[in-house]
Amino acid sequence: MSKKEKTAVSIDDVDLDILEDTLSFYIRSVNIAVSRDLDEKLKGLEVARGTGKVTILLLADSHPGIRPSLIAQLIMKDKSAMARLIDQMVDHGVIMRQPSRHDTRAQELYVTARGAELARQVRAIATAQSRDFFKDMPAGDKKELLRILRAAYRRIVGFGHD
Amino acid sequence: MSKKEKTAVSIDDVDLDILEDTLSFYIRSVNIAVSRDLDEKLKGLEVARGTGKVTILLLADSHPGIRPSLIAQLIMKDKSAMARLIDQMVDHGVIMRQPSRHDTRAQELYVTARGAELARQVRAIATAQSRDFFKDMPAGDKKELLRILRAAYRRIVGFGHD
DNA sequence: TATTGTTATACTCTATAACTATA
DNA sequence: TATAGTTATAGAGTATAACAATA
Repeated sequence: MSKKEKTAVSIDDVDLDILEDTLSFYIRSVNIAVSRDLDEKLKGLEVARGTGKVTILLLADSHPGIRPSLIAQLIMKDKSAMARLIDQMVDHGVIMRQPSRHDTRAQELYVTARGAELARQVRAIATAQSRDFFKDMPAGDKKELLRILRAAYRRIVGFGHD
Repeated sequence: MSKKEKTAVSIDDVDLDILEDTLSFYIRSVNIAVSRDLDEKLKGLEVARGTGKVTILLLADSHPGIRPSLIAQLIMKDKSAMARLIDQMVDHGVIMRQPSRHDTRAQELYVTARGAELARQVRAIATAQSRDFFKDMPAGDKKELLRILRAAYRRIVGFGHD
């Protein structure tokens, strides 16, 4: 039975038109679901809501003194978005800014004691969330997906160029 | 050379901590880039900005009379988000609402003449955007990625379950 | 002149809840 | 009582531009 040009009443009567073969559509759709689920799991913590805070926290923890401009590249935010994210996290008492001695324009980021503790919690939550969210995906597919998306991400942010 | 616990100054000195192996992180990151790029390509058109309008338009065009509640499932929005999206598109003159005769609670969506024209443009733009954005990805990976994400999407929205 | 970071604005999305009307 | 859709609100993200200070 053709599904086109028919008034769809059930989800199985629908075809997605060209979106059926459009990678961008699936990335965007899966992102909505995975981000919503992650926010749910992070609810109540200082890094919940929006993209970027988890990365800032973990990188400030594992790379003490890292610069906002470097993290901005990795999370694809501009300076203004970055400044607001850091403001929030400083207000929440999880990271600290310190002017760099080498370049007084620049800052260095450090976690607070609370930030270090939060980083531990967040590592566990983020790891579990990703595992659980994709638990119905065959293991081989999961591995492939990780490999392919990691490579795409690295190309996008200009990682490990030459 | 170890990359950990070192003040990173260049993007190549950074490792992403647990995010390195976290599928959710890559989905979210690639999504930011792909969505920004798509918005850029749709700039000036009535469906630019945010997720969902493209899908609403194409489905209203290819499934005349489709219900908002069905599209809401496919784009994972709740009723209130759906109502606002449709409002915008009605204001822009690209779709129309009509009460259903079978169930007066429900509506049917149709494209206007402008909407049908826009749907043609958007099909071309969305297809090209996805192709161009992922042009540096090996063809085999692209195919795998599409297959894997399509399956994930279908599981998430509860498509084609017996 | 380019870079690091801040601030301000206008627009939009998100989640939530309260509401109407019909099945 | 459940479903279809609307409206309102508070909090947050996005894009843009103008700004200050330093390299």
